[in-house]
Formats: sequence, C-alpha cells, structure tokens
Amino acid sequence: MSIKYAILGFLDWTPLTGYDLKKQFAASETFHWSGNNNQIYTALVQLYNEGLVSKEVQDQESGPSRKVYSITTEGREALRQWLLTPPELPQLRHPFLAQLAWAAQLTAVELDTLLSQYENEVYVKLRMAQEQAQRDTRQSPRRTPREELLWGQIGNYWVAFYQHELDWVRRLRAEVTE
Amino acid sequence: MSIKYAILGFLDWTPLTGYDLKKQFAASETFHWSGNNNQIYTALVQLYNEGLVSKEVQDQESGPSRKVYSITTEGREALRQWLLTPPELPQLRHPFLAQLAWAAQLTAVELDTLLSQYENEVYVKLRMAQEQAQRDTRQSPRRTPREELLWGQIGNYWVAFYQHELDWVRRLRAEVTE
DNA sequence: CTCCCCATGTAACACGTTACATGATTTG
DNA sequence: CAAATCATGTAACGTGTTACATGGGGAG
Repeated sequence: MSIKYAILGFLDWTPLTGYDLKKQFAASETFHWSGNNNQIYTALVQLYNEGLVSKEVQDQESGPSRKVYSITTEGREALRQWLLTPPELPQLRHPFLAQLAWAAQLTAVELDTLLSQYENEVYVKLRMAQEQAQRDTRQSPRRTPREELLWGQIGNYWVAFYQHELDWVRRLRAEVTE
Repeated sequence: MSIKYAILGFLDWTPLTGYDLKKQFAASETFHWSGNNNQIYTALVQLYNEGLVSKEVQDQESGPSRKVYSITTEGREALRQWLLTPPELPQLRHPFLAQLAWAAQLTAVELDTLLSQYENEVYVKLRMAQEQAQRDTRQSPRRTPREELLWGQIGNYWVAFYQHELDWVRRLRAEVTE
C-alpha cells in the first residue's frame, strides 16, 4: 500500500485531515487514489497504529470532530527509506488498444467514428492537464528550487503524455482513412 | 470485465483452450491480464454459461482433458456490440512520479541514482517492446491489410510509449544535474 | 428547496496478483 | 536429475471503485 507513503509525503509538507488528503489525491493524477475515502481513512488509522503519524482531535460544535494528522520523526524516517527504494515502472492500462485490436471488422465509417471519439476525449484530458499544470506552477509555494523543478516536471509529464496520445491517435486516424 | 471481450476477440480469430489464451495474454501488454489463470478460466465458464462460446472437450490419455473453446454466433454479435461502445481513456499508474514528488529532500547523488535506475529499467522495457513489435510484424499472419495496420500501430504504441518515457527521464536527469 | 461543502466513516463489490494443487511429458 | 511445458483449476490476499450513512452550514 504505497498510499501510505503518499500520505506521509503530504503530511511532511503540513498537517492535514483525512478530508484534506482526499482533496489532494483527487486533484492530481500522480496520486491516483481517486479521492478514495475508504483507503485514506483506513490508511490513516494504520499509520497512527504504526506510530508514523500523530493526531490532534479538534471537537467542533457541529459535525464530526476534525482529526488533524501530523508526521512523526519515525514517519519522516519511513518516508525517507521509501524514497530510496528502487523505482517502479509505470503501469499503463489501455482498453482502447484491445478494442482496436479487433476493430478491423468494423466498417470504415464505424472505425473512424471510434477513433474520432477517442481523439476528442483525449483532447479534453489534455486541456485539463494543461490547466492543472498552469494552476500548479502559478501558485506553487514550493520549499526549494529542487522541489519546484520536480513538481514542474511532474505536471509537465501528464501534459506530454496526453499530447503524445493525441498525436498517436491522429496519425493512426490519418493512416486508416487513406 | 472487459477480459471477456478480449477472449471473444481471440476466439473470433481461432478456437483456443484456456491455456492458449493465457499465453496470448502474457505475450502482449495490450491485453494486460498478465497471463492470469484465475480470471481466464472463470471468464470462460461465464462466457459458456452465457452462450457466447461453445466448448469441445478432448480427452487425453495423460493430464487433464483439453477444453477447446469456439465463439458462437451470439458471441460474435456481443463482440461486435462491444467494438462499437465508446472508447475508454487509458489509465496510467505511475508510482515513481509520487516518489519523485517528495524526492527533493534527497541528496543530489541519491536523486541521480534513483533517476538513473529508472532510466535503466525503462530502457530494458523499451528494448523488449521493440523486439516484441518486430516479432509481431515478422510473423504477422493477419487476415486483412486493415488488421495488419492496426496491429502494427498497436505494437508501435508501446515502443513509442517507452521511448517517450525514456526521453522524459533523460531530460529530467539533465535538468536536475545542472 | 436543493445542492454543494465540510467531515467522518462503513459495506459491497470488482478487479488483479500470487501462490497452491495435480500430474504427465519433454528438454537441457 | 532438474526444469520447463502442457493443462486444468482453486484460494487467499491486496487494491480500487462506488455507494451508503450521518448531519450541520452556506449559497443560489
């Protein structure tokens, strides 16, 4: 469960509640746990039991009490250890390729419709990634130039990925049409 | 469970056993169900119950009896319907980006080591994808030029993906070093 | 009045990976 | 003699998604 380390990373930045973390995860594809209640709250409990985070309960007049989590010294050490572990390769799941694999039996029009739909969806995603990257760089209050560079290149990564995808499908569409 | 449609696709090509399918899946990243026993055999049972495939049991003198599955007319129809469904966007899971997000706290040497490890792993993957693509085109006994084109572009896709990844990490490494 | 935000959590389900279990035949 | 290949399947576990449940406060 690498979500634990992602959480430790955010908490190393500043103390946060489960709800805050949920928003952080939802905001970036890099932390792909799509704003997932289930995993975040259970991971926080586990991290707490392992002593990697501490919590401060703030009772509120209305609603459930906020639980603000902070990283502990042990947590910082665990995070650092994880940072040094060998990198994992990306996992790309691409059901559309499987669809295309058998799509030769479609008519020319049907196939082009499929490709054009895909092209549009990718285009929308690309725009979203671009806006996200801009938002990130504009307000980026990163701690060091190194961190700034890394976050910049990460945002960049997603833009480039969808751009690459778009180029690919456009080329394919052209080839299929002729 | 889109694995069912992937199976139907292969069976539309030629009758196969579960074991054959397992090898097919293992051979290509496009069908990302990593040669997964569990899902293949249960999916076949389900497809059979739904009447989308038929099976011929061949008793053997030794070992378990082979079950050769063929696609039925209903199966062909289901496959065609699936081919026309709106395309799904790719899902890219990239834990290394999450690692990088917090890697600014590492020393320059540690960070470069990490990036160089990653570069090597991606390079290996790229080479594997290239070989796979070559093998595919060389022996490709595809049914139509359209199918040939599509399979070619799919193999191509994986090569381009890892190439893109390699370029990205090399650029990043250069930027971090200076 | 409805919808969204805050804030916590649980439950059910779907999907994926690894390992286990059996056992003959072939290859190194 | 060990190992990989053929060929079937099951079990356990881990991860990920969606929906449910509760309930106050504010905005449109």
